Amino acid sequence: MPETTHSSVLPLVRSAGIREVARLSGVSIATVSRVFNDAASVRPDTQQRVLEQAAALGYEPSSLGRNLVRGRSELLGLIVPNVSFPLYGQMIGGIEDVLGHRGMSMLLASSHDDAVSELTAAQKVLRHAVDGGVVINTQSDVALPAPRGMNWVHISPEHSGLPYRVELDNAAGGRLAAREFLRLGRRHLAYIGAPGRESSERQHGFAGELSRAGLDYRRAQGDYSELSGTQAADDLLEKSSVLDAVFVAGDLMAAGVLRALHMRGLRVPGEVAVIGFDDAALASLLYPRLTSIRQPAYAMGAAAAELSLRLIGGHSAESVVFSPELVRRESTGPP
Amino acid sequence: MPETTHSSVLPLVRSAGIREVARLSGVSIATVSRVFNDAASVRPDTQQRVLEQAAALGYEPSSLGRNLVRGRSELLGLIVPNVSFPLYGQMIGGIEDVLGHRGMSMLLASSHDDAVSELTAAQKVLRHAVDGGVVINTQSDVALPAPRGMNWVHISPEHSGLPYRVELDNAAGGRLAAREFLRLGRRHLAYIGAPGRESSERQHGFAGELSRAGLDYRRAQGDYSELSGTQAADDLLEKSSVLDAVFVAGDLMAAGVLRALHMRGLRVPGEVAVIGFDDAALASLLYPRLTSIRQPAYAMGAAAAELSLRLIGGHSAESVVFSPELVRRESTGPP
DNA sequence: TTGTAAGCGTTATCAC
DNA sequence: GTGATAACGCTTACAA
Repeated sequence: MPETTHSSVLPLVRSAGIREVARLSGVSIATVSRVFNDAASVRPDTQQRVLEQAAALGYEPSSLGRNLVRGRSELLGLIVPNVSFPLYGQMIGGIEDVLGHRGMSMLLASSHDDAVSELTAAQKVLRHAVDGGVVINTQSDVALPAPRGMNWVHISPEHSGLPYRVELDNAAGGRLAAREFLRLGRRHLAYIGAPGRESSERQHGFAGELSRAGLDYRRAQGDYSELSGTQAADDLLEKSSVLDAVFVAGDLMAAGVLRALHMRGLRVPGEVAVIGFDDAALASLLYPRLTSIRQPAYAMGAAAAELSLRLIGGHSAESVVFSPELVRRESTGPP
Repeated sequence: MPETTHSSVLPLVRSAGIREVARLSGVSIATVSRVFNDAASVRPDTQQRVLEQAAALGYEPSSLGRNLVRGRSELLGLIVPNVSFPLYGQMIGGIEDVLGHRGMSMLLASSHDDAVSELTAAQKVLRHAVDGGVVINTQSDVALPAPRGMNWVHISPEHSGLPYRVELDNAAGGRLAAREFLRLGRRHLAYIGAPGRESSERQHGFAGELSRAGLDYRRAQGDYSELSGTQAADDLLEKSSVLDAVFVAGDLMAAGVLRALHMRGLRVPGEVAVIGFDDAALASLLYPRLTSIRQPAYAMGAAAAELSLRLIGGHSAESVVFSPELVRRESTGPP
């Protein structure tokens, strides 16, 4: 029995197309198309016949053809620094849920916290003619390329020249932390920051609230890593004999701070209270459980998706600012 | 001055196409196409002229048109239970890096740990005519739909009827844990498991190695959550007066176990040694840092992508099994 | 080396 | 209510 020629090239098995369905159900391809789009304008029995044939052949309209003629892809490009960072995962979840309701899908690419690969990622998703795009924590200081009519929505701290943004009120987060420490009667405070605008805004809010209460605070700097948190805390503890509260710009660094305190035998929150930032899943797993400033990542992702959908629909859209929230846990209160 | 008519319908601004580039550089569209595909067959100066025009117009070949004629989409569908789970994030990272080198992109959809939404997710990515697909931890016990010539690759524990799999040797992980405890001279052991095949395989390996040493072990059951880890450990500690080592089926549960031990004033690893599973980022942040059985998530993702690419290329491909690795940290050894 | 022209799978605009 | 047919943006024989 004759074998199919086995070329070295991909066999390219195309599944049944609109033509075949049309031929087998004795109608024109236009009618088949109507059945799948504007069913109302087709006589019920014709419709039924077509639907049966389609089912028999396992036919589904190809979005390739459809999108080509419509000039849309029903795709949203998504650029994330790093997929394995849980906070970004939550944002992606929010985006996906919003898109799902409108039948759109997500094209994902990573920027690896680097401006060059961010650009590469953008070009990659652009090639697929995405209708819109969301970029989380952009690395580049110039606008990403975009064909006319397509827009990028940014989930990033404020950045000049980015028209559509979803961001967190970082200064408000700093104020929340300061107020909590004051409420607890702590007077010997410190802030452990990191490079970048987000950290400086958090610090700004923190400082503002403290100065209103006539208090100063000590400063140290890390890089958001656990180790840098430990080192920053050690620095602080060597220099200042009294310290009863530390506000840390990220939960991961806060984990390092807790470790440093533990190593020195300082009780948390008894002797030192600690507040982190982000409220990542990690926060509630540390010992003691970490009080943190919650960043509503899921909601921010959802808002970015809504914003993008409005733009795709040709509507106007405005940037949106989210407010953080204090989540009290053991590291500031009685366990 | 006349305003553009502002209809309620999407304006549909198409960006420059191959025709425009061809016209402006005084060649046929075929030549433009060749420049972007098979550059060698075009005279250098013609090529240069086209390239310049293309750059000026910001032209990039649309994959819609290209894929339509080629019958491929350069898209890989990816179905993940939950994007915010870091281990899955690592797998996605591995997949993306492999795809990136071959110019393919990832279409992401979530299954929310649920068979129905997994099917929905599959249909969603299938509509975009993906060339291949990867499913992480499938929920359904029937095969996902696939057009002829398209295949799903699974990153899942063994599951009957799934031809292309990437999986971890879970039993080997259990053996590693058992051997480590034996090496440390621990004799009063326990296993805290969870529902599902993965946990039972881990337990099987653990038990096998222990029985060779003539040892028995206690058992408790959780559900991979932190709280269930605490409860399981409490159960164990109430019933057995002596316990000097606990192997836990997941790092999150292990965090709960550490908490339970701490609450009872039991020193880790002094009185009780603990080994977790997965080696999630969390493991090295707990106090004490958790020894864990590492699951090479990134490599597993990369392998799944390679496998899928082979299938897309029409080649044969085989399932692959990865070996876990013991990562020693404070919870089993001296700090 | 380049151009012409036939498709790829659809939708949408006309007629009928 | 239905059928021709012209796009959509591109690749690829085949001719020149």
